[in-house]
Amino acid sequence: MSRVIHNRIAMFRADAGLSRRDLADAVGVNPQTIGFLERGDYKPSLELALSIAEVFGVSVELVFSFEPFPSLSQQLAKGRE
Amino acid sequence: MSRVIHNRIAMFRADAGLSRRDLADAVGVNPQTIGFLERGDYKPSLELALSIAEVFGVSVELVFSFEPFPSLSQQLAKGRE
DNA sequence: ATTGAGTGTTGCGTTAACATAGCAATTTGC
DNA sequence: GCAAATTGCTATGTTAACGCAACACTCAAT
Repeated sequence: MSRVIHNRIAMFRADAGLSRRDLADAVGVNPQTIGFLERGDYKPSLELALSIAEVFGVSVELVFSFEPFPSLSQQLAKGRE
Repeated sequence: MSRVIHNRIAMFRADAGLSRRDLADAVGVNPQTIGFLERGDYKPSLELALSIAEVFGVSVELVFSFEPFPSLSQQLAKGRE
């Protein structure tokens, strides 16, 4: 069991106008931890993933996935906004 | 950051007619690990949570939640089946 | 009566998800 | 110009999520 997990933390964070420190404070972790997650250096615990999704007000699957996320430009071009 | 995470693994597993070994094999972990999760002895990684939800064909939030799940009898009584 | 499947639990070892500190590079505001 | 905020990266330490082995218990089937 070792699968790659893709995430859109940076995208949701930028959209919400939050810095890493802001998000880190909101979920109660170290700011570096957010950086490690965004870069894919390591995978979050379920607890942290649920907390992050909660802050953004979306489901876990919208932020984390085994499948790579399409680029924002691709997705908007499809009219799914 | 340390919140309790409730889960309905046992319920979904029973509904699917799977033993712990079956589920463990399906997601690629040790059978004891499933037992530990069901009892709440420890919380799963996001990777494991996504895999389990994938096996059951439901979203992560339907299996894992910060809020306790209502009993099955309660939920069926509400007519939400 | 006994075999096997499912489960509950304990113990020990490994690994990775965290915390924390530190420093350089870049950007933004004053 | 300088200072503060944000980010990128490295290093070290702790803790908990795992793997794995072992054993007891219950229950269904033969």
